[in-house]
Amino acid sequence: MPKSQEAMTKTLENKQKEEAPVAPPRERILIAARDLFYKNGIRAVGVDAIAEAAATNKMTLYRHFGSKDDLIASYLSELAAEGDALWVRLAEEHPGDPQAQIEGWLDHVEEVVSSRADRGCAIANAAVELRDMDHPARQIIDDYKTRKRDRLVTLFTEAGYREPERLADETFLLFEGARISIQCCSAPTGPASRLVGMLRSLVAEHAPAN
Amino acid sequence: MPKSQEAMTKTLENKQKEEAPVAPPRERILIAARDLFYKNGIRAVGVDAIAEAAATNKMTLYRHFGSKDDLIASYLSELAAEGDALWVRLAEEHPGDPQAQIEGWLDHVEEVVSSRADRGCAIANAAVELRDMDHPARQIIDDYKTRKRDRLVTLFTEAGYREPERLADETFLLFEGARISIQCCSAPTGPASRLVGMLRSLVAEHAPAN
DNA sequence: ACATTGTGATACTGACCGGTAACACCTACA
DNA sequence: TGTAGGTGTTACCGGTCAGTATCACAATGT
Repeated sequence: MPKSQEAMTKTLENKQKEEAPVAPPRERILIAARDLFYKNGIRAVGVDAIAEAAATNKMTLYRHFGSKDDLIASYLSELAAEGDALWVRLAEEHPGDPQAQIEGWLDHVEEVVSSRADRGCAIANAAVELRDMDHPARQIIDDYKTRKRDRLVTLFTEAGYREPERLADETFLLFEGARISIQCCSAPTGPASRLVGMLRSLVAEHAPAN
Repeated sequence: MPKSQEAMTKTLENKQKEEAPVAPPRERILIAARDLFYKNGIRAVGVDAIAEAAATNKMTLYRHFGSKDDLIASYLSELAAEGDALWVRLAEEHPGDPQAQIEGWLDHVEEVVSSRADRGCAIANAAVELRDMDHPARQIIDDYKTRKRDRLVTLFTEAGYREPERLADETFLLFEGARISIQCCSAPTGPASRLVGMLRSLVAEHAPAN
């Protein structure tokens, strides 16, 4: 079908040049992978489905990512980078004010946990799906979670909280537990629904005496 | 090879009748599925591998379990039943003594969390792997986790603890968080390593004044 | 002796999936 | 004009996987 194909190409060109510029294939693939991996699971999604959702094809996918495992690693790297960016943002918004950063983080937790149809933490889910310890993504997962826990320790320490390590671990585990429980327990009324309240009072109990 | 086959059959017969009786195929299949599903993940294990590990074949597997999904459901039902049995055991060992049952449960948590090479909660992992909400196993998972949380609430209430619901949720989430974090964070020194200490002091803080 | 039942073994189907080859195209840049 | 690089398209390969068909065999009970 040379005619209709030509017409469609023209349309896409116009869109790209005049209206909404189409993102380059690599970016589109990552966006599609993100959506499908998170919603359906990493192992359940084939590369064909990702390529199709990205409005491209398998060849282009393999030109940008050497293998599906590479794509998975890139997908998780992107998620980790965005997770890290939150902490940078908090530090920039409240420089030298760890207490405000803590409150900002709690607000963020509230947002994350109250968003409906949540399938939990994509990175933790990936750890469950990728049991092979020498998978290229394992390092990314481990490093990210360790970094996150260390950031909580640092923050609580800087803010002068009592027992900062224990508080950080407790906070960390409660959050992780909530995100996994959303996938197992009746989400609206389950134990995860009380997470934010628990975190706030827990943090308050360890607040520095001033 | 009729001769060697006959010899092997004879040997198996002797074993079954005299030495160690061989479990029936259905039982062997469930044992094998348990091991492989837990170690390698549900989606990563094929029915052939399970049949081979069970010293049988695919046909026998499909005679006992109509499909792989049925086998998964049976696998999870068995795990859930064993989890429930713990609570029955605790109630029988300490009848009318919820405080002792709580301590028994904490001991059990300590055992579970300190066992090395832990791949977390098989049931929670299954929830991550089986994203399809109308999978026959979803109901089993949801019911089990909800039951477990409710049992904690009941126990803390009966034992006269303060804020039993909040305490139960916090306990529940900490445990769930620990079991997922073991798969993501450096296991020996990660936040999960402090779980039992956190649980014991948390429970102590809510203990009834007597 | 006979039928039934459960099991083992092999082979097969049909679908899917990760990955590759080959070719056409279009754009940009010289 | 021509050339090079990124992209789209189609077709294919090899492997794996869930599930089935078929036959042979052994134990049981009548």
